[in-house]
Amino acid sequence: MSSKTSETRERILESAWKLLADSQASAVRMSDIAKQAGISRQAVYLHFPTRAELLIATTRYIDEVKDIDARLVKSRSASKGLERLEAFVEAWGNYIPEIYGVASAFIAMQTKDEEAGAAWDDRMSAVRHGCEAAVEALARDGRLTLSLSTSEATDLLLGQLSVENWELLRHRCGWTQARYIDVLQQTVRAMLVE
Amino acid sequence: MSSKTSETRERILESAWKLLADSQASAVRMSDIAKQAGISRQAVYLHFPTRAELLIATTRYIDEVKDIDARLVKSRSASKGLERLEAFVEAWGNYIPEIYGVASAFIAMQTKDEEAGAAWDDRMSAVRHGCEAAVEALARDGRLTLSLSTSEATDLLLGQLSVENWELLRHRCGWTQARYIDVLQQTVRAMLVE
DNA sequence: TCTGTTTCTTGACACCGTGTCAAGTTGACA
DNA sequence: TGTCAACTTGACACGGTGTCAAGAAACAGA
Repeated sequence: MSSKTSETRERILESAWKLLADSQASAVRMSDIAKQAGISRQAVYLHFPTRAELLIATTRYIDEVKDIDARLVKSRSASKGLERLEAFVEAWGNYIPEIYGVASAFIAMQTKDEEAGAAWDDRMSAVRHGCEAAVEALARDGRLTLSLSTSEATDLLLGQLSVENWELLRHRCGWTQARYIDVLQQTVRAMLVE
Repeated sequence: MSSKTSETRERILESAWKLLADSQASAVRMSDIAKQAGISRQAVYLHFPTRAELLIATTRYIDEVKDIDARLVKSRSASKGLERLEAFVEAWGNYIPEIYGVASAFIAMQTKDEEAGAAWDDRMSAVRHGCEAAVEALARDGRLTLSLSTSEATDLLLGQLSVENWELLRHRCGWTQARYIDVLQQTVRAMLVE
């Protein structure tokens, strides 16, 4: 089944991932990725028509390798709303560091590149669905704060779990990852529950 | 007293402001600003050495015209911590729409341009001081959530009041400005108080 | 009115990064 | 041996920022 991942294509994806992960800047150029992969810049274009599509493919690749779905199983199988919420915060919150490099590249491109913007929106809407499911489970248990609609609660949760907020707390404010998860669980609970 | 604002310089700032406000994209080029101001692109460079410095000057100009300081007076004069917190959320939350255009230009530049990044950080640290003051007032009243240090509470508040969060709720999720303020006051209170 | 200074214009150019194009190389497979 | 696909090399267009040099226009002061 499409083991035609072509080996070079994979090397490109690995290179993009690595460079985005540790230089973490949007300062990763096509030529940097090519150099890292040990091929010419043009060869990259033989596999990916644009920088945006390469980034998109990179996220998909990371999702596959890091198995995002498996991480969300616990959250989906929780019976009570509150458990579900906390499991979701933990799962997604611990996934952000994995994708942060490519995520920040997307965020930087968003304004310039139509296609990148759409791809990122798409991704965020997947996260939103996770938020929504948790909020609805909470509402079913009758534990959602009365002053918020489920849609509003979902929006708030999404904002709380945004990559931007993670970056603020972890990088700019120097929080540890463990503390980030702890505090976010507590915060989100205070915001949405009861 | 430097009434040498040179009239042209002011026209440039007005033009930048206007374009950033309504096209709101980072797609505002130096040539667009020049055209809007009715002068040549090079004339802009006679007043502002780089795009980054023009943006910086534009925020300062907006702050002056919209009188950010006056808006924060109510917050600063509140005697109780909770009042202060709510006044601050209202004041800053209602200021964001004024600066959103230039703010998003900064956020987009941040990654590419060193100088712009520093300027934006500087600005955010001013907001952080406001957050900190509110949190400390709360702590003085003994109403700050026990599980958070004042520094952590400040960080959380800053994230909640970020331009990115405002954009998410108002633009991507379609909230009204009034609802944004209401919900944020309530949310922040749930997060930090007691 | 002449002169000098400052401000602005015009048009050229360098630089950087993305994406395109064309011609040539290499290696595998038949 | 020939052919096809993957890759290389080197050139170029484009868009945006920032620089440079030469000249035009406005506005002083004497």
